[in-house]
Amino acid sequence: MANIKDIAKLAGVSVTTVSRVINGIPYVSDEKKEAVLRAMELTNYERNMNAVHLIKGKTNLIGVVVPSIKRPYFGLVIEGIAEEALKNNNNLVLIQTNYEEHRELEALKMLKLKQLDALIICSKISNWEIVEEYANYGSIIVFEDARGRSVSSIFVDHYKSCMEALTYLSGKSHRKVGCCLARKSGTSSKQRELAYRDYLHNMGEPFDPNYIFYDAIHFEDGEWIVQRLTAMHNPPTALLVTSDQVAAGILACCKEREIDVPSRLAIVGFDNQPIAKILNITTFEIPLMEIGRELFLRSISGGFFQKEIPVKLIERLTV
Amino acid sequence: MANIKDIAKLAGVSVTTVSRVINGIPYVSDEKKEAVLRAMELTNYERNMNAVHLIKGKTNLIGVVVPSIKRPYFGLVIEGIAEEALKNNNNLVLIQTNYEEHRELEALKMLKLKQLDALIICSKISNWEIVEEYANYGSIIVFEDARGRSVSSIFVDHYKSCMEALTYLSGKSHRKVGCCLARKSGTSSKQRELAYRDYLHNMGEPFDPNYIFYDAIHFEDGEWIVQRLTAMHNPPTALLVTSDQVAAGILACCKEREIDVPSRLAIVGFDNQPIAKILNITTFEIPLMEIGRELFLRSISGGFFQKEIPVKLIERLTV
DNA sequence: CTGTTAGCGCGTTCAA
DNA sequence: TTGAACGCGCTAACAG
Repeated sequence: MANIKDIAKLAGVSVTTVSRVINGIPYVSDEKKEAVLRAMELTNYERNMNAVHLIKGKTNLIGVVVPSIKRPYFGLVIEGIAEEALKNNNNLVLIQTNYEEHRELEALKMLKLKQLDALIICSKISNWEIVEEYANYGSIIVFEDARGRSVSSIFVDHYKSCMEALTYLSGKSHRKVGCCLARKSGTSSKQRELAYRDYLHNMGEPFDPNYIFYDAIHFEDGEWIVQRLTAMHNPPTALLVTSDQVAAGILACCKEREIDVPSRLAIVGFDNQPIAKILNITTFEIPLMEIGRELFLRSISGGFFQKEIPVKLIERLTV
Repeated sequence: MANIKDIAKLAGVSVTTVSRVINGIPYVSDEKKEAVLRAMELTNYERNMNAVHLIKGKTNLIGVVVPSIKRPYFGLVIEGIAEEALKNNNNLVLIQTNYEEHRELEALKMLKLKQLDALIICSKISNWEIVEEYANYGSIIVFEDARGRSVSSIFVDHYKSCMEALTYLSGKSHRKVGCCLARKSGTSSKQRELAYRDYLHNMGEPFDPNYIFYDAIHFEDGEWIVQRLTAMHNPPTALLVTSDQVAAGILACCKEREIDVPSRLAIVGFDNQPIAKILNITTFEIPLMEIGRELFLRSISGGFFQKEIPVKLIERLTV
């Protein structure tokens, strides 16, 4: 593969001149420009971007840390990020963590190693202190409530939205409300569980550990949830489900078992994913793609930034 | 940020020695090693990977070209790729094409520009000739039938599997069979449509353009399909659906409208995705994650390789 | 307008 | 065991 020097020689000019025409810098005579262009054509020349990255100190690569690509929730966020990345001539390097901390650490390190210009963390695992430290080496933005920390973030207040959902359900005179959460240790889940408990407390209702379903993440988790539900002597009349995917799975299983929704079981989902629309699931909209877009934009612009995204109730037929 | 020179000075050794300890090359006295390690610790040193990439001529970055990350079909393939990439110390650069050719071209170019060590194309758009040309600049592997071309590929024979599905349906005495396909111009869809037409021809059945549904890609596409189905005076009694997502969407809509499956409408899906299991959809298994794993492995090992992946009928309750 | 020169940060002969 | 020196391919002063 020809390099810039070869082109220079072939065109009878200096490497600087070649560099100039490559980068579209003016002040090059038309003849020399022509000559360079011809030489490039002839040798099928392409720049070695690694050299450019080295000298420029940046790669136009943005790291995206997600637990799993399979989940439509993150898929939508990534979609938004990708859209904006394309417009801005950036590429994404995908880092799947499967919720293993060391993988997130590796991503952080890539930022420090200058392989990445910025890092978007869609679901943080490691401690805030660590993230804060690495933020010194490059731009980091987190899709998670980072209020009180020196890390940029775009987030939804899961405590607040959960409380809103619960209040909505109680407005529909549900007293026995269950709750499906994702991984127990997640920040969002913790916020949500706190809201759930506080709500129960406020209402003077007892907390029943059987009413809470952890690790409800995928569509197929609907199955064991409904199974557990039917095995209960005193099941909840409504379920707050923190993912439309799971809500859809639950709904599908209820149909299968002829458990009427909402009369016997009301369901409220989260995210307003396409599946929620088609299945007419009442849900709270989280504009995932838009969030993705903004995550990207803020990640490259750098600077400290925090913003809460409000959620919006979408009333449909499952409550 | 400290560089290798700084470390050398600080530790009172040469850069070569520093490089040796960084890369674990033997023949370094313990004292010097200690000194270097201490200096590295002190300055919080990390290599600049861009320099390493430049000198080594590789980046440990593999490009993954997919139309859309949202689709669980590709999500599963990527999942497999990511799993193996992690084991092999490679990272993935995600390139979403949205079926726009110029984006695929850009990915191809990145390979040539040495930003990428290899390219995995999950759904090709551009001409084979172009891909074949770029294969000179780096390792390329395609998840698509490339028999007769000089490009590596792992693929399923969609003609064959489609024919198998159709035969299965006719074995269940279905004569009026419809067919849901993805984008009309895709290679897979073309193969499938060909199988569909050939089958009809073999059976002496007429071809009814209304029996074929294009652009059936997502769960939510089930809706308009069922709508169109119910509007027909002479609807098919069975549907061959080339994606479990769509099959699930159709099934959900049928439940909603109380169209009994399989008595009034039989459905056979493709992929054996988790959703098919939970909804008890009869389908043809395509081991997407395994395919992803092998795609990755072959992409980095280089060399010409082609392999057909067989599909397997999973009988459940929708036929 | 154009070319010379000095790096970017690192790996790697080669000679000591 | 060690280090000097060269080069990966490119950009960016600086001088003309």
